[in-house]
Amino acid sequence: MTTINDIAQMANVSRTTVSRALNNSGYVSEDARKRIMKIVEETGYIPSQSAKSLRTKRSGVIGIILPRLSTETTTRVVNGINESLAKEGFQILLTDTELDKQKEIEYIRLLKSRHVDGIILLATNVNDELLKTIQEVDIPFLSIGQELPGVTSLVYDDYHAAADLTNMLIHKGHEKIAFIGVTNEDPSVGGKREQAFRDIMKENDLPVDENWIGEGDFSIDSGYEQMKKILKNSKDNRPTALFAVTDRMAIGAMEYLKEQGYKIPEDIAVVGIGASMMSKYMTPSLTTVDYFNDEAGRNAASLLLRKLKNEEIEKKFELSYRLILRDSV
Amino acid sequence: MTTINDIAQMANVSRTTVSRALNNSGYVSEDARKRIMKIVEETGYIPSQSAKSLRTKRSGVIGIILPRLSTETTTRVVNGINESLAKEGFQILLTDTELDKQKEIEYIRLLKSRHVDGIILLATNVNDELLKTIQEVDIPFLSIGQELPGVTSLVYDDYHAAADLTNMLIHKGHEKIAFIGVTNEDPSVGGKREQAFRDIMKENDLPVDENWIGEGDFSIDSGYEQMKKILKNSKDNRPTALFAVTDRMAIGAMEYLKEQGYKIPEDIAVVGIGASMMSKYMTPSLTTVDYFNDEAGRNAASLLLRKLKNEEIEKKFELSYRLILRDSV
DNA sequence: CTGAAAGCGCTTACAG
DNA sequence: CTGAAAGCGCTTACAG
Repeated sequence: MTTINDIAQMANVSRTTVSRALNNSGYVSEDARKRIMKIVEETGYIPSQSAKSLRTKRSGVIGIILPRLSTETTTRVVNGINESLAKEGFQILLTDTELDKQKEIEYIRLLKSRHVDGIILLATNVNDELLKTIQEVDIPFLSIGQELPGVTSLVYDDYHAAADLTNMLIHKGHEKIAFIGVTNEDPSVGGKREQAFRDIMKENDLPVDENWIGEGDFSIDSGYEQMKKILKNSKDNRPTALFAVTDRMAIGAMEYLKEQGYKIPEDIAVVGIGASMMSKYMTPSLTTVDYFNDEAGRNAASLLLRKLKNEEIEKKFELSYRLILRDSV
Repeated sequence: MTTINDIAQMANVSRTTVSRALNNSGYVSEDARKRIMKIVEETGYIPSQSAKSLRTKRSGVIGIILPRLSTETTTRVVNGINESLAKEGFQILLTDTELDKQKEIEYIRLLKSRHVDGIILLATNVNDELLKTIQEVDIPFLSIGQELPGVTSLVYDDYHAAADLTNMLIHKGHEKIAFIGVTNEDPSVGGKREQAFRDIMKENDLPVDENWIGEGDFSIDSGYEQMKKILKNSKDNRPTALFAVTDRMAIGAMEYLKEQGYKIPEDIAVVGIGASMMSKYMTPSLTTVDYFNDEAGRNAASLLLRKLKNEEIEKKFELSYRLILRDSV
């Protein structure tokens, strides 16, 4: 492999000078610079990042830890992150926890060993070991979608998004609203969205029948199963609307409702959250909330880059959202 | 930062011994090993990968170059790759060309500078500069979805998949079939799928009206626009079926057809390729071809890992596919 | 079973 | 404007 020493020798200069020419740091005579560049060109020399980052302690790589690559939300966030990062010459090192909490922690440490300049975590839960590990590794860190105490966090406004959806259903005249959530270990999706739903129902003096509350696991299938369970449990007193905390679960629920011959929205209205592609093209199109994940990703990346430059930034950023009213209500 | 020297000092051994203990290489007395491990544990020591890979020339990172992160096909492939790779302790370094051919080449060189152990390319085109760069960098390389001369390639069976779809439409009685393809610069999606369509039409003595041929750009919108154009061009002699080479373009086309009040499949049957989530949940559900992208990704990764171990492997692998018949035909 | 030494390919004060 | 030298944190023959 060609190294900086080879180039130096061929150009009749020291490797110091080659380094300076390559990095535009310090003085290099026009003459030397030209000779060096010509040889770099000819040989196709590519400097070793390992050597560079061993020396400079910077790698130009940002680590990402995500719960599942295969959901649209995640993809859009990663896409946004990558857009911002690529512009500044950074690359992404990707790790996927497959929803395993322990792996979140492992990967933080692994990313440190790989000398990433910063880490962006798409967290699905908050626990002490996680927080402790983040402190320990002492790397510029950013959490997206979940508020982590002491960590710069970019969060969606889950509470108000869910509150708006609930209010909207109530204003449309619904009083019997079913709900499909996820585990409370996920404070954002599991906690806040359910809390908002319950708060708004209470504010409007509407009862929440626990038989109409389901807990899924983000998957389409679980939406299907929970809808089935809810209808089974409710006998003749059926809900007239369903609030599923993710589009995928809403879609699963709609699948079941259609199979059973229910009309959407006439018999049961359905809403989700996420603004997935599918929500737009299915029939009936799904009412949902757009979290602008791409933009969230872009913001996350540029915030992290600002941290790398030691700029002072706030600890918490709340993102905006937009209700998309469609045919399912 | 704690380094191997700190550990060595604290454990009263040389760093040679620490290295051996950490990597399970060579002899280390039980006593020394225990002392070392205890201190590693206590300090939370994490070895520097940059130093390691500078020394060993291996990084445990595989570079991926993809055309667009935001499509389902790509995501599924990456997901499959990651599954296989993570099991073996490798991580992914991600680069996204945003369909820019020049960036494909830049990223190959960039990944080399980052000392990746191998590269997987999801190519969208084949050109000489690309092939030349691949030769130059001399890194274990694998192409997926596109056959690159001289490069280990994992390809979908585009020709037969497209042929099967066309035959199926013909057997259903369709004689006037419209087609939405993409640029020929993409030999697999643009070239082979169209070639198969034309070959099968010819075999069956069916005319291909050039007014019924559209060229999109993979996007949903372009499917919509091309369908519009095709119908506009065909006046009263309308096609009775549409073959779009991707699900997304098929979905765009269906959008337009629905808007114009055409019934699918009664007025026009529609087929796509890709087996996207959406194809399953939209109404009518879309007939398509499943390329098993996850599995393709898994295969790609394990083939590459075998190459890293210097195993001899063939140059070309053809993947299987499956026709999914749904309500759109 | 253990350690001293060399070296991987860079950058960066320092001196000139 | 240029170069010699030190050093980043590891691994690996080599010698004992």
